[in-house]
Amino acid sequence: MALKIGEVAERGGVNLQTIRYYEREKLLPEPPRLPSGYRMFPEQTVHRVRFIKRAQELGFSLKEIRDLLSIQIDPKKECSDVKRLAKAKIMDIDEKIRTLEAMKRVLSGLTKLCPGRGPSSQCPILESIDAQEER
Amino acid sequence: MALKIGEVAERGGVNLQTIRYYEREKLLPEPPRLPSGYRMFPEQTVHRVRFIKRAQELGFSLKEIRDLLSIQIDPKKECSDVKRLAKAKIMDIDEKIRTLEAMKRVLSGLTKLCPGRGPSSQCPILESIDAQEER
DNA sequence: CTTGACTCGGTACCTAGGTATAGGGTTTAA
DNA sequence: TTAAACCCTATACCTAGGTACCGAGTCAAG
Repeated sequence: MALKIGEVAERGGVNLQTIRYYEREKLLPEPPRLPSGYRMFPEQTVHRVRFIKRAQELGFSLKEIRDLLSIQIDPKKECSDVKRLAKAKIMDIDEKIRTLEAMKRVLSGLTKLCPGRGPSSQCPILESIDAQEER
Repeated sequence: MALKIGEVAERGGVNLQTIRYYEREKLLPEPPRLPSGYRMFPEQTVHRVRFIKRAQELGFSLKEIRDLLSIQIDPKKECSDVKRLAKAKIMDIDEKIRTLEAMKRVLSGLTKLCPGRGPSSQCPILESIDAQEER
């Protein structure tokens, strides 16, 4: 029933060190130990590890994932808590997209100005980055 | 004419330590020194520092900025080299935007499913993150 | 000539999310 | 019973882009 750390790592799809790291970071509870000191994890831990990985793919930091997990575990917590975190994350993502789009607009404008030939000393892209300070 | 490090930092809008860091990282050339060891920078350095900051705002890493600077300085380099880097950066940005939009779609879908009330143990957001592993 | 502001090099520290290595002890299967 | 495979802790290292602190030397104004 109980799994050793190597098996948890393999079935969770992460490095063995990552399991210990997650334990230190309070993302996994401290497991019981054999007299030898070996950690013996419940099978559920594999589940937990994959939850963490999925949430990372959705853009949550480990700190935020700790919050999600505490909501999941605490029966007093409400669905609304989860929804609030998810909505905040969507706003974060929107903000990042807006920033990237602004960067792209500037760069696209510059590449259109650049003839793509001639000496770099007259390249409008470099000139423009240089010239910002004159504004 | 020549500036001490503190003045370069102030006029460049960065921390004094950052100037030394940029020098170590080959983003600024090693300046001449007074007999005492004090760095004496040409005024142009302030220009350079602001160029670096502007390029960072456009999403270039320090490594990429080193490339931009070497193009700018080397008279053999062509405008086309700059344009190529700028276009590659636009593609990087597009890729990041696509990733963020995919994350957003998933999260938006989940928040629509979530009623926003009831126990978190039945929250479809958490269930969905959990359930990914069954696929 | 002294005092305060500046600079020097070297080193340590920071966030975030891990990975690697060293030097030991344990388990398991042949 | 021994050798491979596993596990333990502690510590160091990695990327990226800096920031902070230390003790000592220097420069400029009054």
